Amino acid sequence: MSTTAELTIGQLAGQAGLHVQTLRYYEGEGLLVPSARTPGGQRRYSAADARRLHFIRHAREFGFPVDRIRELLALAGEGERPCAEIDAIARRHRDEVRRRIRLLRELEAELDRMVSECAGGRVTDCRVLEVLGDHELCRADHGHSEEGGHEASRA
Amino acid sequence: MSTTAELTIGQLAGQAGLHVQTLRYYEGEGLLVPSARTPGGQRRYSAADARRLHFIRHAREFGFPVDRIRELLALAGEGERPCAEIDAIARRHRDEVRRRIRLLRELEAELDRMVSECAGGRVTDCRVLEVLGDHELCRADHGHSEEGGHEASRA
DNA sequence: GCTACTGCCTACAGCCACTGTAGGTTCAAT
DNA sequence: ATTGAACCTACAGTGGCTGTAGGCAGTAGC
Repeated sequence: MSTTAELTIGQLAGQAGLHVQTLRYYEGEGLLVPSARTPGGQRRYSAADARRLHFIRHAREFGFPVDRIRELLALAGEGERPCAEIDAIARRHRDEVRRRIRLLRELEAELDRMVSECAGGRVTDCRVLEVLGDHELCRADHGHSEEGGHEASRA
Repeated sequence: MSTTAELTIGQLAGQAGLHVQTLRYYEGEGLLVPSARTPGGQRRYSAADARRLHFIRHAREFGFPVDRIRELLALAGEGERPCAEIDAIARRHRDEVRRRIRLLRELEAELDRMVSECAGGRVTDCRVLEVLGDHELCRADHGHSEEGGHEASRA
């Protein structure tokens, strides 16, 4: 590929729709090291760097964590090997997304029920507070399924 | 309510299925201040404290952020006022959950398509990498809908 | 060559909701 | 009086950025 490195960090960031700091963060994480620096120390990116960044950005939009993207980039460099590992990463990620959807749907149903049952009276009679205060009023046993109740909030 | 404060932090944490540090964190956040301390400085929680913690835990399981829970607790203390504000918080949260579900479903569809189209050959021909490398191959324009591409990863 | 200005540099703090660690103190039982 | 578990405070780390402070590099006009 071309070894000319002409893009500044600001130009590349603008092109990718990312912040300049994000590119520096990716560099720190080992995802994208600029192919050159000026004598004064400023980063210069080549067209190959730009393609690599677009791959990274797209993978992030797909929700792949940075660690997975690092793996994907490493595997992508070994063109002759079978792509089973890449598929496995993608499949695992899809399954994780499905799991989150499942959890969120249960949550949505509970929230919906809670909201729709509230008659709109005074706070002392509020159905929302009642449900939040008493676990028995829930249909689902959220926070006991899966590994961490923590997941529900992130998801 | 009872003003006897007999539970240690470890006992209450165990009862609620939370870590001791989490209770101290909630205290720092102003959600749950123990109603007493021993002369030696150890926290002691009353039955009212325990009820408050169970409310907090349950609200967290519902995915309410700590700031919202602080509001809910404040509103819950004003029994005579109308519960419209509480309903609004719950409804807003439900809508946010719905939004995340929508985004995740689009994501899942893309991931699924990507995975199912891969023929299982070599890395150079991998459909997964191809899609990640070229935005044009996507059906959805993720990362351009909503405010931040950042959302997709959190969700 | 000088100045002004923008954009770049490093290093570090902050976000959220915890979790984990280090180093020391208190409590209850023996 | 001594042990040992549980407690205390204070701080660092998680992920994926974002924002700030204080200074240097590069370019355009004079």
